[in-house]
Amino acid sequence: MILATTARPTTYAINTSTNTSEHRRHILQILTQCTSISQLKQVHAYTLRTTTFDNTDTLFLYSRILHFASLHDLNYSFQLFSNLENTNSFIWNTLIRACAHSNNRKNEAFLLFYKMVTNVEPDKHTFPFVLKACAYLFALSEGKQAHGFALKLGFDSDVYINNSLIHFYSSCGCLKDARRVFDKMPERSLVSWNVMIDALVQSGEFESALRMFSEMQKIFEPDGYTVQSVLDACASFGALSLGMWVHAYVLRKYESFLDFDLLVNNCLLNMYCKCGSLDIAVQVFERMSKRDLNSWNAMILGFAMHGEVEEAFRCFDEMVIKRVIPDSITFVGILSACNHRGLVDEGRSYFDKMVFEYKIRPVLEHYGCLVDLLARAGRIVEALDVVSNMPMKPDAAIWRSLLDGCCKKNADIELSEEVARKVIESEGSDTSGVYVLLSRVYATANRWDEAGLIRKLMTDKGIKKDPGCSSIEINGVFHEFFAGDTSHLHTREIYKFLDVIEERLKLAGYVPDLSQASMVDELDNGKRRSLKLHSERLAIAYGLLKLKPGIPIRIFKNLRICSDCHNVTKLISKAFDVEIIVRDRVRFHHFRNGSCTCKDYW
DNA sequence: AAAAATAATG
Repeated sequence: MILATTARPTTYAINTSTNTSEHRRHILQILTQCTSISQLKQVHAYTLRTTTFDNTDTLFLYSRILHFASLHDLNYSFQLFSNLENTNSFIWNTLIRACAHSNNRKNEAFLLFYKMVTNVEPDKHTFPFVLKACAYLFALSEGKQAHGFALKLGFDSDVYINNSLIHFYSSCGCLKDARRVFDKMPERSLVSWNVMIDALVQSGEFESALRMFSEMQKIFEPDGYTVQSVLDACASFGALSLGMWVHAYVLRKYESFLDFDLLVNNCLLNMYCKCGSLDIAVQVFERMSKRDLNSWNAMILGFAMHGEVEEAFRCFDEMVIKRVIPDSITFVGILSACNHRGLVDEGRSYFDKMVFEYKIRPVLEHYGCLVDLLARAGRIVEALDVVSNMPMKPDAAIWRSLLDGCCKKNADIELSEEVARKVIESEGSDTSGVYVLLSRVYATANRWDEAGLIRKLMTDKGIKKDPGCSSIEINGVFHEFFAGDTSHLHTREIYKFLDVIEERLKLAGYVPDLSQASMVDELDNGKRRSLKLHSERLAIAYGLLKLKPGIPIRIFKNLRICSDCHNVTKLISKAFDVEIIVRDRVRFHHFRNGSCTCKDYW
């Protein structure tokens, strides 16, 4: 009984049916000591017995009970709510907040809001809760209605509401509306800036995000969350030098980031991994005074994406020894490590370990790794077997992995066609890659008629291949190149240098490998020429021209590197005695002295 | 009483 746990149990007996503020304060005091729903129910019963509904203060009391109840049992909150004799906005807000913060009843937040407006007038606290739920549910029209309502009530300049609006619009993919809200705000908090920067980062507008970051610094000192968003942008964009600048900034102002130590370190770790500086990432990791699961996961994923498979495994063992329990993401990292080295047996055994030892239910990502692992190792039948037995619908990426596996030599054409049909049938998928792959299947088998047919199909359907694009950072400036690009300021120099490279490579015995040239846009123009003009070649040539000897060339590419470019890059690294680090769509390649860390398996 | 807030297969 709750009374037994309080300091002065007798007080209650005397205090029965008093409506004094002291009595209410007392109940609030007991409430804060509640740890279970049964204790809470006792307080609730006691409150019902000893207080009468008379004013806002009583409602406040009930809202606290309601709030505490929602932490354990939202049904109970609803029940409590339905028994209230009258309500005010406070009570409604509490319930809406409870729904918005719940993990399974978020959709009711907006329904409650609907009901609320017919009973009482929402106040400025109502909207952040409603918008949070809308943001989570991508409920664009509902959120817009709430926005309209807020304007009608004259909350145009409320910082909290506007911040929520920015977040809501950006989560729903309406970056422009988010930006409009931000621009119109008469007053902005550090957080407003953080929300807007993060919105830009989440929408892939890295350059704008970074521009806004420098703008912000004229007004506010960045905090841990700013740094998080900015490092995230650096990681995605490959902006190593800015990332290092942020690192230096954090070290210089370390007192302001003391509370964010772990978060910032994890973000730095991730940033260095994704910007190709695995060695610095390892240093950050090793010097961390505190690590959490995320740190281990980021490190394992980092090793995996750099093809340091043994290190990834070692890291996994170490975390297990340190009694950090791996989660679903840890295994995504480990499986992708297996994937990058074609370690089918290890992959299978880690998958089983995950399911049986750690009782983690595999999700689409795990199946994606496994299918890709098998398909790339040429074990298409096994891969298909996994696909037909997995408990969820395969996504387009999984079908594409299968198809990709079919592109290997000795491809089974019938099987490939079957797979291709499935991909194209699977609605909503992005099909351009499928056509490219299928045409490659035919090309591999020298069935040029079909290959041509696919090509015609693509033209008819207006399907365009994603253009390959590579970027390189030189003195803090990013240079972007598309295949065959002639728009760069130093185009003439670059093309001249490409010839120099070619001459040198010929001396080293280079013969072009045309097998992966996609005929879709290259057959007519002569494959050889277009291979030479793949975007990464232009970027590498520019790097060789502009960077000082001894500085590694870092290239970011949006697609996977083709086998000919891979070969050429290896040769360049030897012929020009330079380290070249390429981040392609799926992983890093470190080229050094004529070989690559992917060991030619990618 | 209030907003956002790591990392994830290809």
